[in-house]
Order: sequence, then structure tokens, then C-alpha cells
Amino acid sequence: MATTPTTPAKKSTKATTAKQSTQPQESAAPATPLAQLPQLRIYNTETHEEEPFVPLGFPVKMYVCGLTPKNEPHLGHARLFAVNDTVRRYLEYRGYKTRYIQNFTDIDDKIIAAGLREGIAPSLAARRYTESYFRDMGRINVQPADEFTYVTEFIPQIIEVVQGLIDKGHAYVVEGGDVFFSVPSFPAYGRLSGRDEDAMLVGARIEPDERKHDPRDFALWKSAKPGEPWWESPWGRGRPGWHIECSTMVLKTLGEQIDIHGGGSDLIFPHHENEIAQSESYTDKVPFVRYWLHTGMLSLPTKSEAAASESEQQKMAHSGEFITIRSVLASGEIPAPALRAYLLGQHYRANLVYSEEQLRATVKRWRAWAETRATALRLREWAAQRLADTQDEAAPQANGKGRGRKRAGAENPSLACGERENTLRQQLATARTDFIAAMDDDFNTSLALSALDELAHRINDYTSGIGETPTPATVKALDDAVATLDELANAIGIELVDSEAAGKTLDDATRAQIEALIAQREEARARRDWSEADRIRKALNDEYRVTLKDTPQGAVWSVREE
RNA sequence: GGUGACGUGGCCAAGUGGUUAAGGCGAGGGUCUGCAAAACCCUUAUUCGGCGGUUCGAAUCCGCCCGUCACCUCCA
Repeated sequence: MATTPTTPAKKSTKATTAKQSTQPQESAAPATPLAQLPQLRIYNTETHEEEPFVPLGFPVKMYVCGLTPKNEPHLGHARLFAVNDTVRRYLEYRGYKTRYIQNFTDIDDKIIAAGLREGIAPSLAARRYTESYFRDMGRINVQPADEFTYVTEFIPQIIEVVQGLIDKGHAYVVEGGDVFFSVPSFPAYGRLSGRDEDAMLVGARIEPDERKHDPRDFALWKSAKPGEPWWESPWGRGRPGWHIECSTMVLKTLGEQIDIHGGGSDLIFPHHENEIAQSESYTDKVPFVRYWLHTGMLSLPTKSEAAASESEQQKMAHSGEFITIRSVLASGEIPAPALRAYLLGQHYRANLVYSEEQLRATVKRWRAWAETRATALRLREWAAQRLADTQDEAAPQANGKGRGRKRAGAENPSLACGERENTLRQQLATARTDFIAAMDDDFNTSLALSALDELAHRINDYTSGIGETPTPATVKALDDAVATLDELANAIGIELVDSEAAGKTLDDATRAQIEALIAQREEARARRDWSEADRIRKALNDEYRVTLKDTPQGAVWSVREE
């Protein structure tokens, strides 16, 4: 109960951005003074506990280790970036400005291999799969980073940082032109992953390189082997080691210290441990990162239920077998927003075993939210029209203003006072409060989704009880309901419209045919000719994939994806 | 072997010291409907891997045991 959930600072929408001289502008100051921002709590891998989120300043600086574009992005990637996108969106929803950077490791052994595999230049392979990344992430509503950084575009900066580390005695050049970071020069090494020196030496599968002064030392710069891409450097032709590119890109885009660093939990060691060593050694600023935010792995279930006890789950990238985002969405049975909801259905830090059954369950869940929204919108239009008609009737003899409205109220005092609307209003507020409380607690998206369930149920209660005579309060209530639903869903990036399906608009001729059939069916129903009505409904279903619903306000139809 | 995490209903998953253990899917019953669809209502864990302990009180804290997962492999 630490926070009083104030009305969240909403992102200014396009409509309102035109003139906002009263609001302090984005630059440095947040919309709300720092001290007044709500207390968000974030689990920090480094301390192993949830901590109050206190950013260094504004905007909140966030960096996420991106991917090596060597293949089609899979569901593990989808989860990682959906989670970090959700963090970013939610921070914005809570009134924080953010600056979000994400990299592509576009040169690496695996990329060289991908190029060979496909008979194209490594750079072309990298570009191809970078495009796949944007395509797929766009579909699950992951917003592009404020800036994407590419290793191949940071070579000079990387060389600069490597040289700096050498100059400060944290790195050394060996014969052959490789440069290693000296782990013993950084006493705090191991603080993120909780490993001490012995632990790293005893069981570790480190292949000792005789040129290393210490077995834990790692490469900052690797000399080029024949046929490999290379760049000139003070130490000869070569390319950056792993790790150093992230330290460099953070430094050059966000500065010496940042608020949030995200990535998969598999990167804790050695990648992030090494990043800390490099960055803090170079800048002498501690800590390099305020909050380490690691997302759990997504793995595939065992193939054979029989051998289920044998523990056969395999992390996607490890098993060599993975499910791509594209393949999941290909059939059209899984709306992209529902996939995102599935990926957010479990806490981000937990490992998630992929389950098609649960994914399909989430599709139903998401469809229910979408249905709630669509119904509320439909009734809103109906109610508004109804009111307008009433007013028109009243207008002639009364010569105008407010007559119709007044009359409706006078005839239906119970509706006019809006008891149901007041109840709904409270329920909307409760849903928002629950949602925010859940998300404030280390981004508990699972709980947040249940707040959406509850919200949808309460809205359904309201819409199913709307009578024949709507009032202005009805319209207002429906507007508020849709706005709240959109507000909360958007805060975590879940769209409530399947924009891909909606995009496939029917041509006018087909639409006209469908509507003609529906009109025929309405006539048949009026005649109580049920067999004819059913025949038409079946025809619509079979031939046009149209699902028909008879509502008190008339027939409603939609086209199914398949 | 070392490091970190976890084990909650048929499936998934919140909750981590205190009135009735969220939510989704599934299942059963009902309301509405000409029939559907959708929606709504009710039911579905005396119990939180096992055994001990701390406590007035534990799924929640401690110990042991059993089981699972991730990392120590330039894999997100």
C-alpha cells in the first residue's frame, strides 16, 4: 500500500501535442517532479532483491542486449523484446521519459556461418535477419528503440575504448594481435553473477590460452583469421571481441552510467559480468548499471510424454530446434497481440516452457477482451444514434436545446441518475488501481492481465444490462469503458484489435453480398422462417467465413481468420 | 562440482507471515436466445513436492530430503 495510485500521467496523444505550453517540455524535467513519481519496484539481479526504482535522472536510460541477426527470430527473442518493450511502455505510462537503446551484433562467427550457409556475404545475412527482426517485432507491437546500434558502425569507438583500457593497465596485447582484458585488474569481478575466483577456475570449462595472464581474462580484440572480415587497429587487423561492443555502445549513446540494462538471463555470465568489468574499469564510475533486469529463458517441452520425466526441455537457442515467430503467426489462428499476451502471461524472470495449449488459451482470453471492447464500441454508437433520434423527435415543437435530453431523463429517472454508470465508474477505477499495483511490483504482468480480465467482465456486466433507452450517461460510460480498456492494454503494448486481420478488408462487392444475405435472413427471421434463416447463416459461415451474432440491436457479423 | 532460481487445482499461473489461496483455459450446471454465437451466474485446491522446526498463526520464515530449470559453451 505504499503508493496512492494517482491518475497515471498519460502520454500526450497526437491530438494534444499541438500546444502544450503549460506543461514543462520533455527535455530534462519529467511531467511529474521526481519526488512525486510513484514507487515502482524492480528486481535487481545484482542484489537479488526488489528495490525501489530511483532513476539517475531523466530520461531513464535503458539498454537492452539485442540479438545476433543470424537466423529468423524465435519465440525466445519475442519474449525478451516483448518484456523489455513492456517495461519501457510501462515506465512511459507512469510518467517517466525513457531513452532506449538496443544493439545488433552484426559481425560475429555465427553471422559468417550464416553467410556461408546461404551463399551470401555475411553483411547481407546480417541485414536479412535484421529485417526479419523488425518485421516480427513490429507484429507483436514492440516499439523500435530510440536508437539501434550496430557493431560494425562502432569500430572506431570500440578501438578507442580498448586502447583506453590498455592505457589504464586493465588490458594487454599479446603476440598475434589479440587484446585481453585483465580480470585481476578489476577486483569487483564476479559481483553480478555471484561467482568467486575459485568457482570460476575449478569447474569452469575455460580453455586456457597460454597467452592469457589469467584464465579468466577475455578477449577485447581478436585478430583476423584468413578469410574473416577485419578492420584495421593499432594491434593489427581484427574485430572486436564479444562484450566490448556493449560497453562501448552504452558509453557512446547513453553515457557512463545507466539505469536499466536488460537481456536474457543467459547473459548474466559471462557477458554482463564482463561488461561491468570493462565499463567500470574504463570510466571509474560505479555502478555502471543501476538495475540489471534479466528475462527468463523460453524452452520447448519434451517431445515424448512418455519420457517426460527424463527432463528434456531445451532452451531454444541451445537445442538447435526453435519455433520462429513467423511460423507461429503464419496460420492466422494466433493473432499477434494474443501471442504477446501469452509471452507476458508469466512473470518475466521465470523460465517459460512453451505450450501451444496455453497459447491457444491465451488467444481465447485475448479475444474476450477484444470482444468486450468491440461490443462496447458498437453499443456506444447505437446509444448515440438513439439519443440523436430522440432529440430530433423532440426538437420541432421545443425549438431546440436540451429538450430531448431532458425528456429522456424525465421519463427514465432511474437511468438518468446513472446508478449503473456510477458502479461502472468505480469498477473502472478499481481495475486501473489493481493493474498499476501489479505492474509497479516488478512488472507483474501476469497479475496485470488478470486485472484486464476483471475489467472486461465488469464492462460486460454493464453492456449486457443496457436497456432500450440509453441516456447521455450511457454514452459517457461506454466511452470511459473503452478508454480504460485501451489505456491499460496499451500500457503493456497489447492491442485489442487484430490489425492484421482488420487490414484485410473485404472488397465492396463481397461486402455487399454479405450484407444482402444478412438482410434476407432478417426478413426470414421476421417471417419466423427459421430454417431459411439458419440456412443463410450457415452459408455465410461456410462461404464467407462470416460469424453472425443476433443482438438486441440487430445482427452483427465479423470475418474469421483461418 | 560451482553459481542462481523454482516445485501452488486436469493444464497454465499469481500470491511469499494473518479474515473465504487471484486470474486464464478446461470440465459440470444454469440464465439469456427461435436455434446459435457472445455474455452473465454457480460449481470445480480444507490445500500449496515430502518430513521436521520457529510462531498465537506459514503456501509464505528455518533445516533436511526428493524433484525440476538456467548459467559456468560469443545461446535472448
